[in-house]
Amino acid sequence: MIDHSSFLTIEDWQVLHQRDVVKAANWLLGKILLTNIKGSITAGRIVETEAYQGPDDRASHAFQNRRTQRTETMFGPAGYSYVYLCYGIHNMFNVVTGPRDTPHAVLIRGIEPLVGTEIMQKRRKMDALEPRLTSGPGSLCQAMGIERSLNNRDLTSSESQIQLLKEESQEVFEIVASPRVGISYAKEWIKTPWRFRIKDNIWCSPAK
DNA sequence: GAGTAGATCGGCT
DNA sequence: GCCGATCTACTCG
Repeated sequence: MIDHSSFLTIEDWQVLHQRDVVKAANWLLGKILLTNIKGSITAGRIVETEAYQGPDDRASHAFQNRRTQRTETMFGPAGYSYVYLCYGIHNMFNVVTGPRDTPHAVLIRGIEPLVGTEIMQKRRKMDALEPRLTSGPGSLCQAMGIERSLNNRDLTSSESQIQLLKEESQEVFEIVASPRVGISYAKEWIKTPWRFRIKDNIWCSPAK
C-alpha cells in the first residue's frame, strides 16, 4: 500500500485560480485527494471530474450568479471545498476554482483508492475492493468520509482534514471528454462535453 | 444485464 | 411544496 507521506504539495495553483474551469477540471485529473478524519487517513487519485461554469451554466447552482448561503463558498477563493447534500442522501464534493467572485467549481466524480482502502470499505459496508467503492460522486464522499461539515475548507493547507496533493511521479495519461449527467433541466447544456476522465481507467463510471 | 422505484431532506420558489 | 450535479435494491427475464 502506498504511504501517504510520498505525496507532494502542489505548487502550481495558477490553473485553479485562472478563469477557465474546463482547464481546471482537466488539470485536477491525476491529482490526489486526501482526508484525515480523526486520524483515519484515506487518499485516492482523481480519475473523473465535471466542470460547472458559474454564472453562464444553467447546470450550476450559481447560474446567473445566484448567491445564497449554500452557493457562497463558490464565490470565495479557488482551492476551497464546496460540499453539498443531494437527493437528501448523498454528499457531493467540488473544488472551487476561478478568481474570487467567479463561482466556478469542479465536481469530483471518481477516484482510484490508494491509501486506507480498508477504512473506505468499512465506511461503504463493502467486502471487496471494486470500482463501486469510489466511483460516482456520492460513493466517493462516503468512502472518504466527506460530509457537509467539510464545506469551505482550504484544500491547499497541510493542516486541513481534506487536502489536494500530487504524486511524486506523475504518470502520463489520455483524457476523454463526454457530456455531463443528471442535468436534464439544463437544456442547452446537456450536450456540452464537460465531463472528463482518465482513458480506460476502471475506477471511472462508464462513459456515454 | 437493463430498467425503475424509493430513499430522504435542505434549499429555494 | 417541489425537486435534485445519486445510489441501491429489486424486478423481469
